[in-house]
Amino acid sequence: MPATMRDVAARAGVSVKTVSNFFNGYPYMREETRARIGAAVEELDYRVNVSARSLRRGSSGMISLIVPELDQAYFAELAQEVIDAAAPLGLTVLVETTSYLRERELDALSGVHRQLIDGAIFDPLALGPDDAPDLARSLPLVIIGERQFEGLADHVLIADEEVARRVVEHLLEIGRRRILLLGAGSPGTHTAVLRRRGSVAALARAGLTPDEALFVEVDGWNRDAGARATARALESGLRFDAVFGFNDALALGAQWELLERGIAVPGDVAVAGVDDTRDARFAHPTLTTMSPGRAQIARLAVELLARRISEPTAPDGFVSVTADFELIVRDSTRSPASLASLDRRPPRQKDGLR
Amino acid sequence: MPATMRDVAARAGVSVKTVSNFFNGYPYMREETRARIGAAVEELDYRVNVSARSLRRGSSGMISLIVPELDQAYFAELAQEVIDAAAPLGLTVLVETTSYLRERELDALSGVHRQLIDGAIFDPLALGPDDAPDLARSLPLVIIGERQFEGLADHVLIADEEVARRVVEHLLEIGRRRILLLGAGSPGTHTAVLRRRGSVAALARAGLTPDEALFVEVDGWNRDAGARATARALESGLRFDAVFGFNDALALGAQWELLERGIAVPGDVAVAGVDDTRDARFAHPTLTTMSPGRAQIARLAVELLARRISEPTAPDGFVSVTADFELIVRDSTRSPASLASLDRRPPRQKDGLR
DNA sequence: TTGTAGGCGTTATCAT
DNA sequence: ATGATAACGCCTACAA
Repeated sequence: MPATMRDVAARAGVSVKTVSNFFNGYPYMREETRARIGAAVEELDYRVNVSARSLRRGSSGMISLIVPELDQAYFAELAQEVIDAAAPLGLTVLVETTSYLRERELDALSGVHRQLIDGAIFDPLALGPDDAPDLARSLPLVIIGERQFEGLADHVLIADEEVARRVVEHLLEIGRRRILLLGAGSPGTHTAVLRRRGSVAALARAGLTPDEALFVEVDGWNRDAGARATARALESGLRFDAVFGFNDALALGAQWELLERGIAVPGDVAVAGVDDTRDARFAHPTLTTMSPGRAQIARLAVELLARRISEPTAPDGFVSVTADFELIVRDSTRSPASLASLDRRPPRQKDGLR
Repeated sequence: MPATMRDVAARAGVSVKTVSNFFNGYPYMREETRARIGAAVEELDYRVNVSARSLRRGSSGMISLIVPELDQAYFAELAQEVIDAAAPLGLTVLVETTSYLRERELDALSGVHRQLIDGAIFDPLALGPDDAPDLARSLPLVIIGERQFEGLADHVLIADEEVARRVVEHLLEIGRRRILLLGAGSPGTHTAVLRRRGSVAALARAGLTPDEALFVEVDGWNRDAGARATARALESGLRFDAVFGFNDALALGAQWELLERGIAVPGDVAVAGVDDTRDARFAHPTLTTMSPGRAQIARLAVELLARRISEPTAPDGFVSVTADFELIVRDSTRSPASLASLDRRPPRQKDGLR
C-alpha cells in the first residue's frame, strides 16, 4: 500500500500527468503547483515505482557489471569505481559475479536480467572466440581489458603488451636477468598472451634469450595460485632473481611464498605485478606494480556504455579506447641501498619493547 | 522489440496464461504443450520481462546489500558471500555503497530503490540511535553486526564482546602484557564499544589494570588508519608488546607500520585482528585473527530476510541470531620458537639466487 | 488443462 | 501549464 502517483495527484489537487512531470524535470510548471506536489510527496512519503517506470519507458537506468568474483581486490576495487562513476549519470550498477564460469558469463549477458538492464560492462575471463556471436547480439556492451572481441562491442583496453614490457624493462634496469614470468605458461586469456609477448619483447631488446622454463603456468590469477606456482618453481630447482606476476595477486602470492622460505625480497628476488591494488601498497615490502588507471577505466567504460545506450543504433563500428598506465616503483624492486637512501621515514629503531 | 509472452503464445498456439504457467512452474500441463512452448521460447529468444512481472506481483526478487565500500576486503568478501547465498533462493543482490555517509545509508533504505527491492541486508556504520524511527518503518530488513537497533529489525550478530575477550586472552596467554587496542579510543560504533569492553574484561580477569593510553583512537577501520595510529603511538613514545586491531585492516596497517620501522612481528610486538579476511592469510607474517564465520553470517542474513519478506506481517518481535566465531592463530602471535617447531614446510633455504 | 479480462503504476500522446 | 486516456508486459481471478 505505498502511495502511488494517483494518490499524490489527488492530494495535491492536480492530475497524474503533472506529478509525473514533476518527477521528470519538466520545466513548464507554476511554482505554486510544484510546491503543492512537493508537499504531497513529503506527506505521503511517496517514491516513484521503478518497475512501472521501467515497464513504460522500456529502460531501467540499471547497468550490470560482470566480473568473476569480488574476493579479488582488483575486481572489488573496479566495482567500487564503476559504481561511483555510474551514480552521477543516474545509473545504478548491478554487480554480477560469474566465478570464472563460461555458462555464468553467458547468463549474465542474456539471462533473466537481460530485460532488466540497459547495458553491461563486462570483464570476460571465460568466454572464448566461439562465443563471439552470442556477445554481438546481446545488448549495449562495453568490454574491459580483454581485446579478443574487438569489433563486436565498445572496448576499454589496457595496453597489455606495453605494460608488460615496461615492467620487465624495469626489472632489467635494476640488474635482474632471470625473471620468472608468472602467468606466461600456456596462457588462457588473450591478456596473458599479450603480457607474455610484451615481456619477451623487453628481453629481446636487452639481447636476452628468453628461457622457456621461466614461463610459468598458474591455475588462477590469485594469491594462492601465485604462491603455489612459485613453490613449484623453487622446488624444481629453478633459479631466478626476479618475479613478474601478471597481476598483483600473483605477485603477492609469489612474494609471500618467497618470504615464507626465507628468501629476501628484493635482496634475493625482486617482485613486481600489475594492477596497483591497495594490497600492493600494504604488502611488506611494498610491491612495485603497474597502475592501469582503474578509475579512468571505470569512467571510460561507464561513459561509453551510457553513450551506446542512448544512441540506439550503433553508428557502425565500435570504439576502443586505451587507458593510461604508470609504473609505480616500490620497495619490492628497490635495492636495499637505494631503499635506505630513499627512505623518508625517521631512523629505524627498535621500539615497542616487551 | 523483444518478444513478449503474447508472441510466444501465438507461436506455440496456446494462450498467454499457459505461457505464464510455463514460466512459473505450474505443474498441470501436457508434456506436449510444454515442449511447444519451450521451442517457441527458444526460437524467439524470449525472456520474461522482470519489470512487468515486478509491477504486477508487487515484488521484484531483488534485495539490496548496504555496505560502506567494496574497497575493504571485509565488505567485498561479505558481498560475495551474500550474492552466493541469495542465488539459490532466486534472489538478486543489489550492492549499495554508502561511503560511511549517514545520508547515503538513509537513502539506500528509503530512496528511489525502496520500491524496487523486496528487502535489505544492512551493515550500518554511520546511522545513530536518532535514526531508529527511519529504520523501523523502512522495509524488510536484516541488520548485520551492529546491535544498537535490536528490536527494530532482525539481526545477525557478532559476539563482539566475547570475540575481543578471546583475542586479548590469547595475547595474554602468549605472555604479552601491554596491548595496544586499535579502535578502542573514543569508539564511534557500538561494535567498538563492545570490543573495547571485551578487551577490558580479559585484562581484568588476568588481574591487569588497563592503561588508558593504550586505547588508541583511529580515523577509520582501514589499513591506512591502522598504520597512522600505530605510527602516532610509537612516536609518542608509547611502549607496547602487542597490538589488537579491532578489525583485520587495522591490524594489518599496524603490522605494516611496525615492519617498516624494523620492529619485529611477533618478536617485538605480536599482532592480531578480527574478520579473517583473505588478506590476513597472505600477510607476512600471517595474521592471527578471529573468524566471524562470514559465510554463515551471509547465509543467516539472507535466510532471515527471505523469511521476513514472505511473512508480510512480522509476528511481532524480531529475531537476533549470533554467528559462531573461531580464533585462527597464525604467525603474527607465534613465538619464534613455536613458529619453528610448528612449521610444516620444508626447511628454509636460500634459493632463487642472482 | 487452458483461455479471457482486467489492472498493477507510470509515461506518451494529444488536447485544452 | 495541465488534464484525460491509452498503452507497457505480466499475473490473478474466474471460467470453461
